[in-house]
Amino acid sequence: MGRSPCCSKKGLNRGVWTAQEDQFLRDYVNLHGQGKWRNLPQSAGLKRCGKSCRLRWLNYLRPGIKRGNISTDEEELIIRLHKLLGNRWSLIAGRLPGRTDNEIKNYWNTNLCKKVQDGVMAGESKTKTPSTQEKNLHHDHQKAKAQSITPSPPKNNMIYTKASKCSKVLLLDPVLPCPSMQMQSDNFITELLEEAGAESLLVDHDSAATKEDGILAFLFDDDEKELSTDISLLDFDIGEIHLPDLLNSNLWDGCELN
DNA sequence: AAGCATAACAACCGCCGATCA
DNA sequence: GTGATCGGCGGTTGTTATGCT
Repeated sequence: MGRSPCCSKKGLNRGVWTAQEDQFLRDYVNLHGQGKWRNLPQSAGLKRCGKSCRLRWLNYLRPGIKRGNISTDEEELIIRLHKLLGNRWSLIAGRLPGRTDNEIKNYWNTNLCKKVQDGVMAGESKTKTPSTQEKNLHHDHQKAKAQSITPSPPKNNMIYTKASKCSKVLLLDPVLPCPSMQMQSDNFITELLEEAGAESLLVDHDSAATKEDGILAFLFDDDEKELSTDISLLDFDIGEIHLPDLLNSNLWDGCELN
């Protein structure tokens, strides 16, 4: 029944990594690259589970990792992204260069969760706490996914998407004098795409939020649905978002965050 | 100074989707 | 088409650090 464990736990080290273990892992990955985590410990001479090696590398040893000192800008971004995405830590981390999902998750659980909850308590909201609400939404979404049906749109502004495949994003700009969704012509969309230098940007309607729901609409290269909304188009390199720009954008206007 | 409580963070666990044979 | 494997993710637990009495 069930899957076999990723490795035998017998004879393996557990707990905090030593400097020597870190060095072994670092040396091995630098030499052979990432991947094949299951076989890595044996090859690298580590008495660790492959998963443990992967986690250690991704969260601490990988080049470019930022540790600690989460700035107020980053904090604010985390809160806003959490409001938008829920507990999708990897997605949130993807928007904070150098930060890992584990660190953000921990930071949220120890600091921001309380902060946000206090804010909710202090405010006028009498609805369920975000965590419960988000949990339910996520659960519904997973359930819907399992049943291969399109989930009903979330009641709040959270957006569910497949981030791993997301390469572009649309920012729906309320300020833009765009025609209404009903009035749009295919030509308008085509012109926009051409102006942006895009050849075949396509939108995933399951993942896209409407202008009323929120601001974001994610684009997928391999999706074959046509585009049908009024937009301002931006390239959206997840790894290179400029934090202040993002914070200052009207991306958040649709959120209920104070 | 000792003991306890709490906070912070590192690591583990189990599930799931993607991929491959 | 199917089962096995791998990698990734989010939740949870364990450990260490810090503060308080």
